Amino acid sequence: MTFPTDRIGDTSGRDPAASSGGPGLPRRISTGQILRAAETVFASSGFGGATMAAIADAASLPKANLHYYFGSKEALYRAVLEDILSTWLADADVWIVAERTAREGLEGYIRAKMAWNRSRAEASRIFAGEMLAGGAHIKHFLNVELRAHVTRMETVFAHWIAAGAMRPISTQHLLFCIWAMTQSYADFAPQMESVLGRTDGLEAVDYALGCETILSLVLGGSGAVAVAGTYR
Amino acid sequence: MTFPTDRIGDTSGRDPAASSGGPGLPRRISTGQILRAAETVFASSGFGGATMAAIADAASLPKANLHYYFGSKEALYRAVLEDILSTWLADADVWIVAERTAREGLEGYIRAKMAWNRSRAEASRIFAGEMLAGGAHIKHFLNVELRAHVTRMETVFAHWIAAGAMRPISTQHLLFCIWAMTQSYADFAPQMESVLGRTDGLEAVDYALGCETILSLVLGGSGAVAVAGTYR
DNA sequence: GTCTATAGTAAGATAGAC
DNA sequence: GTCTATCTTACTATAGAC
Repeated sequence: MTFPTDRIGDTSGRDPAASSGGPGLPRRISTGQILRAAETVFASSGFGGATMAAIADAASLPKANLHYYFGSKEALYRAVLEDILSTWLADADVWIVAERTAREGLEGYIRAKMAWNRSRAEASRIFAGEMLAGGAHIKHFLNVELRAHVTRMETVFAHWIAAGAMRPISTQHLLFCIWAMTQSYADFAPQMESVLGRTDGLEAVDYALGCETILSLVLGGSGAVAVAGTYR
Repeated sequence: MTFPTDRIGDTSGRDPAASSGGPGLPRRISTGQILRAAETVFASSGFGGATMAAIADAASLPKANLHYYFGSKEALYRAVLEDILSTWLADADVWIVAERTAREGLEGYIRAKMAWNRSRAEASRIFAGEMLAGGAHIKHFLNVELRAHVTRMETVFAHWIAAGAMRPISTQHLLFCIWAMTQSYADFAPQMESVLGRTDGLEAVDYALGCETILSLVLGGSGAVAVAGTYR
């Protein structure tokens, strides 16, 4: 993917701060501040609702600096998305691999996804918001990277199913379900807080119980673990 | 809940169109046009990204009419939300009732939720967007109506669990999972389209297979139906 | 009730001093 | 590289003719 942040290279040779702490240090500090602030503001207001002024305030920098580093609101948004997408696929490569058992792989993947959505709730919300808006900014990611990623995972699932470690269910839709359930603990937190009576955000026990519930459904429903007892 | 649309009553006696097809007919026609257009625009752009001009265009009406009927963008948004929330709770009262079996109730509820999310995908996206933004506009719905609704459903689940028709899992989190999975077929459609290689929207078979997958996980994972065969 | 024209304001973006 | 001041546009909202 190519993003406006690529123009970082354009300034070589005219960075006066390069002598005070390493090459492009102030730039890295400022862009980092801006990206973090932008993630917070885009997460709570959406792309349309966010303003450069609000992001500048959150970053404790003048508005002009945002344009200096990122060019436009649109470009800043793309840079934030880029940051998010680069970590979105990581967990699967660790857990959904043929060397693991179905149970171990699915459990590890779900726990990793839950942890990601909890620690990067704002990133999760930006990703969700982009999807709600049609995903136009991340079409390449969805059509190329994500699709290849899923194709690879499917071969592992096929292996597990052939080995009798999983029921023959649609592994594409299984993934959609896992993503939906884990993401909802970031994206739909207000709903959960109301239902659970939490006035100060979800608590550790909520994430834990949520994770166990998701594991019950996925592992039990996919046949990766036997459901204890007789129910009907 | 009280919303600006309540001022519909304020105009009694000064509606010149009352004589051409019933009381307030033009008003009902215009407000209906506006609400439908607003749902489309708010769904694809979010509250902040939507503009009154875009909604007016979609409704084929001048911008001023929107303000005449709804007062402000904020009030129009609340009216749209009100419209959505009034139908969100309906399915549970039909399906999650003690007179049904766990299997029948859960299956009917999930199928109904899938149908709602498919037929009212834009409404689903607005609801999701509102949640991403923190849910400030629907706090009363979440804290009062939804919470009471869940409390009632929990008594039915407790009944099913006591009867040995379901495993003793967290029924609150079970609901979160069901909502997350069914909603994602509206909210995350772009992601699914990319993975499934659909260039022209999700197809009927996708919703059907998604529904079966969710049913497998929920019914199998909750113990409401036995998982056929031996897997491990 | 409907619509055009416009007021008033807020937002994205830039110029230019330092 | 940083920041203040400002340009320009686009938006919400309203006034007032019809």
